[in-house]
Amino acid sequence: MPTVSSEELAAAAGVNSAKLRKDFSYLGSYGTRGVGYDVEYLVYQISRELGLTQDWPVVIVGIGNLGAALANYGGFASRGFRVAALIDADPAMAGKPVAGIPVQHTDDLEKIIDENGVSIGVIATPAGAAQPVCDRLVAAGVTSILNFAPTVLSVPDGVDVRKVDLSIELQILAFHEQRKAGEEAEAQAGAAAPAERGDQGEGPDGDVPAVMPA
Amino acid sequence: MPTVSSEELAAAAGVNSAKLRKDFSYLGSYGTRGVGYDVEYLVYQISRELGLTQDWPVVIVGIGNLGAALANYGGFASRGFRVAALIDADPAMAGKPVAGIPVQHTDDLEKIIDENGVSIGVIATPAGAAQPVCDRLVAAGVTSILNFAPTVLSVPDGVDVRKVDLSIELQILAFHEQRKAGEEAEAQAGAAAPAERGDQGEGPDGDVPAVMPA
DNA sequence: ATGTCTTTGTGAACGCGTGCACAAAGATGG
DNA sequence: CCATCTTTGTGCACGCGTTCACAAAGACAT
Repeated sequence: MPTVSSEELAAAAGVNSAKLRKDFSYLGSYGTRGVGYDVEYLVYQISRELGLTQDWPVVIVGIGNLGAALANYGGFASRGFRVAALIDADPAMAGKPVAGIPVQHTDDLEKIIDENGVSIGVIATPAGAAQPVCDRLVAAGVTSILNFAPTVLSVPDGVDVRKVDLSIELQILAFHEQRKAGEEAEAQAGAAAPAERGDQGEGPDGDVPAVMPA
Repeated sequence: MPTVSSEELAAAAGVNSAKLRKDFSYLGSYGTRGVGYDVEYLVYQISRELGLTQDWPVVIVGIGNLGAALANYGGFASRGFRVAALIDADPAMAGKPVAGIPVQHTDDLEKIIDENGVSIGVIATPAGAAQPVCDRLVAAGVTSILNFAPTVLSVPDGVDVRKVDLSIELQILAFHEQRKAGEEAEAQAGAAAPAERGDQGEGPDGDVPAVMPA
């Protein structure tokens, strides 16, 4: 029986082994003292808790470049997601297959949601179309929405929305990039740095504002 | 002079006003007591600190559906990012314009990076091509990489990598979706829930494991 | 000028999550 | 069957970030 210790896993993941054990203990006591965790069983338990063992039918609305990229994305199937349907407002797209799945017209949205028992919807439409599409999804029974459109969606209570802004990650990189450049300049110029900001010493991330994601 | 108080902003953002003031104080003392913050000046200061006032030339490598979607994404320009070049390994793509920018061949990668002073690269290639592309970007002087390919990239110290996994957000939604369903079932069935897990009471997010992003 | 009123900026307290450290549990060997 | 060794599971303490609460600062009216 192949096993792993919390120590090995912690080293591999770069975290503290005690924290890892505490997190695992949430799943129950699946480890064996003096031995470690049964790999296969552990993987199964984590998968189950995360919902990876379930089948999640999803619909993607808005089959532009991004919608097509999502439809083709291989990572979905392995994580329990099944693209139940692709939906687009353009009649010219209807019937055309993308990633092996025929695109259907927005008119049939409600029917598609209902027939496939879809509870998760992905919006990859232009900004203007997002809210109306969202409303129709919710009305049809969708309770979780992944929004790629650059708009804040308003939904009734009980519906989860997650907004993905592709430029936020770039912004985080640029922020760190700027700090790299800034530190070099300060190291060189010394007195050139304005005192106004009140730097309170260094540390790897000491002066990163709290509003900035790590 | 249009102003906002920390209280108004906090209410709009759904956070504590004291925290907001403390975060702002990182930028210096730009507020006026009894009045609030000068909107225009505040926006400028935040933009500057976040690096939004700088011009960040970026290259996108791998012009498939996702690369094209990124190239067309409107949110970049408004945040200080300028797509300096699109690069693809397919010779048939070379010269073809995507989002008004002609695609260039991978052979010229180093020259493009150098001539445009690019320090941020976006990888939207298939998994297999990601690491080699990454190596070449780094060798050419790129110090920040945004990786959309489903691979963990290894880079030398001093280079930042951020990995975007489009299915992670879906997984988070599915996790919450599962919990919704689970709670309903428990509420109905009562004793049907296994005691093994040791639920320690309720609370909106009380039993969400720490490993799960909020 | 002086007083009142609003809102900032921040010291101090609180609470929560992380990490330490150890007892309990089980394997393994003699 | 007992001793020893390894690794888990967790109580406890520490540290950090959030929040409270208030003094200081400035606007504005009289």
